[in-house]
Amino acid sequence: MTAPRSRAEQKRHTRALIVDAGRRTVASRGFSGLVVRELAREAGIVPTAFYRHFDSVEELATELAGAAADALAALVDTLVSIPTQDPASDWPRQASTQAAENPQTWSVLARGLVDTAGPDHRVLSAAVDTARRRLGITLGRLESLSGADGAVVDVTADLVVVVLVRHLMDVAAGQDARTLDGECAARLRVVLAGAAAQ
Amino acid sequence: MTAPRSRAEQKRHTRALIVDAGRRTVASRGFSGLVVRELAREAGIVPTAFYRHFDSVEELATELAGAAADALAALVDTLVSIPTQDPASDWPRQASTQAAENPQTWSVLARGLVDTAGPDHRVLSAAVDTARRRLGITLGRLESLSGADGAVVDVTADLVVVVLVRHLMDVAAGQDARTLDGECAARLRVVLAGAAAQ
DNA sequence: TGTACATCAGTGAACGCGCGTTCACTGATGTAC
DNA sequence: TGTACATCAGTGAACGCGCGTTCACTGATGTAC
Repeated sequence: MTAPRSRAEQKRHTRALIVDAGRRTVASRGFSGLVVRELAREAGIVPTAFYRHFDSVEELATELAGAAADALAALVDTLVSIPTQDPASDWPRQASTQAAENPQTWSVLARGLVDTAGPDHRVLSAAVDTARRRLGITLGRLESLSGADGAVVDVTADLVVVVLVRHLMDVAAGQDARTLDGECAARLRVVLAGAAAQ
Repeated sequence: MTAPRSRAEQKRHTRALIVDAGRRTVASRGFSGLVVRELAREAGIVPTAFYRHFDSVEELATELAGAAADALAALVDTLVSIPTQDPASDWPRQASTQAAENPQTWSVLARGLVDTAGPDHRVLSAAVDTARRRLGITLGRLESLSGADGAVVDVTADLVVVVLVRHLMDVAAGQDARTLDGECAARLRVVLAGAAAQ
């Protein structure tokens, strides 16, 4: 049944299983919930084999944080590359579509953002800063914000990122994506109308 | 030097030291960072004496979560009892004043909200729901929102709570309160202007 | 193609450590008379 | 006020457990000739 695999393929596969288990763990219990014996069990290996793939638990944590930062950057890539005059209508669905692909990633992001003492907090908050800046540029180019002050655009970008990150987490939590898209859109509409009115 | 204390007074004092240490711990490392030996050391007692005050670590966690929920309710009490037509100007300073009194409490709130698997998550998310509902009523009475749809007011209340909780955490993190009040006010202004414009 | 050797993902026993919690204790504080 | 007893916050030794990590190993896969 199972196709023969090269040693390298097999190793990559096992490693992916560990990373996957780690993502689920961080999503549900935070970075401090990462436990070698449990990760190993979920990946179908013996605990000590974990160390064939990572030097330590912390190295796995760093990889998970990095992946979450990358996922956010990829989402922003998508959002800014789609031309729109109405982000409130277009962005929520884009976000929930990407969130459905790898749900736990966004909980990892949220965990890392709140855990300010964690070693990976900086990576994630830097990722959010970058997202804010990039979305700010896109928002500043909207017709509706053409007359808006730069400071107002910054505040708007900040609110938009907060609303989007929360949307990603809600979708990751497994509720109906359509309903959540609507709620996210309603929040974005208030924020963008406020920006246009200032 | 130290005044003589009754046994009851002394016990209350020690208990308060434990709770205080617990708040600091949860604020910096989350609920899973609560460690009996460390709490005891900070309270100046031997680890086993912890159990003269709490049946278990989890009981302390529950008390901390309850206190955070109460603190949020008390803040909302303050906000809704001060008549204002311009919450964006008045609320941030009220919030930061209360945040300065017991800073770690708000980090406890944030930790408990994100830790969806924790046993105390429900208490805290219920507290936020209540805050949202109560602030929604107050917002609905503003002149600027007199023509607004009920759904829009709900969305606005939601955004206002998010902005306020974040403000509380930022102040708790120790940055300059005046600056943060300004940023919070700017965010609220965008949100409230958006609500009025819908 | 066949053989001899190298590699290395996964194994299993073991380590030292910090955890939450129990228990019998002590001695200062509180109470009854 | 003085004495005899009760209470109970804090003590110190000890428990069983799960943790991250090490180490020498095995045997299938990969490589050189």
